[in-house]
Amino acid sequence: MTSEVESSRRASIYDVAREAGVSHMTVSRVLNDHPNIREATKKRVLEAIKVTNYTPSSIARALATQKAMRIGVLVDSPVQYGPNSTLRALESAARQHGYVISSVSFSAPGDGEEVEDGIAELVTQGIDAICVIAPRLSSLDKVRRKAPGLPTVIVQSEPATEMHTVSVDQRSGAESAVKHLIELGHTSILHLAGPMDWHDSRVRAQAFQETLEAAGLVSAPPIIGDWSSDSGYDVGKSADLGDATAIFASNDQMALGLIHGLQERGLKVPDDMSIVGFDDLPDARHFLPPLTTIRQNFSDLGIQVIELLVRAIEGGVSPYARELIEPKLMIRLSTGAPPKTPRAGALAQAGR
Amino acid sequence: MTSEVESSRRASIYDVAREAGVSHMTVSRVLNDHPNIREATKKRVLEAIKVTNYTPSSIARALATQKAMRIGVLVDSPVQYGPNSTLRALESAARQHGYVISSVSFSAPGDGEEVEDGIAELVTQGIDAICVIAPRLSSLDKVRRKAPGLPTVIVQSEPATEMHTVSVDQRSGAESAVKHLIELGHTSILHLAGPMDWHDSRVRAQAFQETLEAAGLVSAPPIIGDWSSDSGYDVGKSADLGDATAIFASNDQMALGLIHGLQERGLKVPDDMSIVGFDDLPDARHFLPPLTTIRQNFSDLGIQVIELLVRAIEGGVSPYARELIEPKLMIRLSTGAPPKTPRAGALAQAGR
DNA sequence: TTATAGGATGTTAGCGCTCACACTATTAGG
DNA sequence: CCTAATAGTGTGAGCGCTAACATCCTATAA
Repeated sequence: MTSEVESSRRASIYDVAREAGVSHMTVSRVLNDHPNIREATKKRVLEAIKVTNYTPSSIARALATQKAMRIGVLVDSPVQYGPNSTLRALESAARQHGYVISSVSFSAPGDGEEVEDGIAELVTQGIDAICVIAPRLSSLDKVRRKAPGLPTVIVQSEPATEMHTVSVDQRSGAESAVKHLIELGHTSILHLAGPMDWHDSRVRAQAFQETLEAAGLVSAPPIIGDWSSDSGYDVGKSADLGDATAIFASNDQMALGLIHGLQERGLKVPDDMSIVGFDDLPDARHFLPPLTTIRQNFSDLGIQVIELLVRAIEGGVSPYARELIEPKLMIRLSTGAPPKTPRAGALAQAGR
Repeated sequence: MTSEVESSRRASIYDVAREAGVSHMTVSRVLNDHPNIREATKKRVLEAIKVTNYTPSSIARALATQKAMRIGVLVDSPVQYGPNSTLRALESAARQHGYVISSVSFSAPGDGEEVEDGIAELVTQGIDAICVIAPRLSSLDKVRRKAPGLPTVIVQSEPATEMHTVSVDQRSGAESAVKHLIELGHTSILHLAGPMDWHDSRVRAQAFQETLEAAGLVSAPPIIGDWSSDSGYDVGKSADLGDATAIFASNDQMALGLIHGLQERGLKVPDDMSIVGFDDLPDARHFLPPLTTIRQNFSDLGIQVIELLVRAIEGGVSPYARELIEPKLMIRLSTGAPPKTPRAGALAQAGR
């Protein structure tokens, strides 16, 4: 057995072939588990692989097969808990199927070209499918226009589209949040929404309104935040809250800031004001008070996306699928019955 | 000008060449900004690129040049704020230099092979350099053994190593946290540490001890948590806290849980107990009370890592570098002067 | 004008792999 | 014992690109 060559170069399939005394093709067959390889030959090749410290080059393989075994993910705001969790889930689900992922992210509000550029970059890298986690409304059309004939799925509860869609059921989540508040006896409920160019934000806001109306309650227009706890804080501290006794915040972070701001104003949660969030951050259960919120199962989401994509890549074109994942209400201490006596001073004094 | 071919295949450099009426090599030269291309020709090629909707294949380019323009990142626990932020920072810094990143992550406690497997997978993908964000002690040796002759940097405040190292100065961070408590007048300070197989955790714990001793105070052995807010909660609720009036938690999440647990025990922060965290999560300023903590600049860290790596890839072997980034103390409301009257009952009654 | 430098382009090979096919051993069937 | 099938292996080409060299232009100088 020739000894390991002390070369800085990575061993190629030919090096292994020489070492094993076979042709490169035999090595390739062993690598790909082809049938019709004599057991003894296989063993010799495996040995040679070990000796040469060989690792197959997926680059060369991708070029030869025209399949990169790579899924491109375009993701907006990956620092946020939701997108980040989805990304992790995608990565691990993809690996199960032998795929790797490449992600391109942009957090900037958007100079308008990020989506196009991102997709172009992914295509350049060489991918077999695209997943877009672009929760902004504006992104969607761009994806549609730019989609380069690759299987594509959008992570978004888009009503109707000519693309695959996977998402957590935002409507149902928001609905159960609001229903929970109604059942506790609240009749004046406010909504702190995310930016209105985010799809999830719109759906939650709409579900909020409809659920309220279905219960015969009036719904004030939502207050608009920007997902950050800072924006929640501002609202909690100084927004005009009318006679509201409960607020449904569109994510946990804003809920956190809200509670903080409310406290500065002299309002206790849940005694004076009930708060429910959305996301169930891992830390939400240790907020003060622990936050009632809606848990989204991102791991399931990732699995569904990858399965859809892999099927589309390998199987061919299925009809456009639309998967919905059911979220779950986590009841904790930030919600309770409305206060008996309507507070008069607290809100007025806070003023503008 | 030939019209755009309605083929499902991606256009290759030859398609562009035919369209422009030049050889493929001329196209390649335009693509790579070679000098000595006539302006008119260049324009024609650019036109053809647009017409054919051509995107270069970095796979083919990688094969031809033997440079993948890809940096592999091996990352432990990417759901945690720190690692995730670092990852984002790396991605964006890499893009500045024309590189993309591939990350392989593992969150499992570790069956022992994740590091080896992860590196092997990255090598297979084809990478020019490796960055390891593996904060566990045990990982390090494995990286060392497995490192396949590629430029490698470890994100970790490792005392001495034969690899490049970039990190936030954990020691200095912990030191300023403890000093802050001492200056406030605390004399009995506890430390809630992270798992002891995490390097950062060890360094912070050690700095805690040394700073205390340097001030002539006694240091109790640290209480060990697992980074989660849950573990902080348990400690806050039922650990034996002696006569401590302040706790330095090794991350913000544990600090959050700690405050929650403390409250259940009937202890107020900062009146009865001062708390300082580590990380400065974006939400930490809205904890109740807003958390005094140590801010780490992950973006700087990412930039430094990539610059080191790119230099190593392109420049050759520089001596092993060791970059340190200075963290910053953020003073908020979770710390204050120690209570005047020593509390007797509160801690005893909490018991186990 | 003609040689000549160098600017502008084309040609060929090869990166590491797989595919399609060709070929050689083996075995089974008549 | 020979043919035919099949198991096992090898050969050549080509995936899309770039490096290196070859060739062709064009301007300038002698």
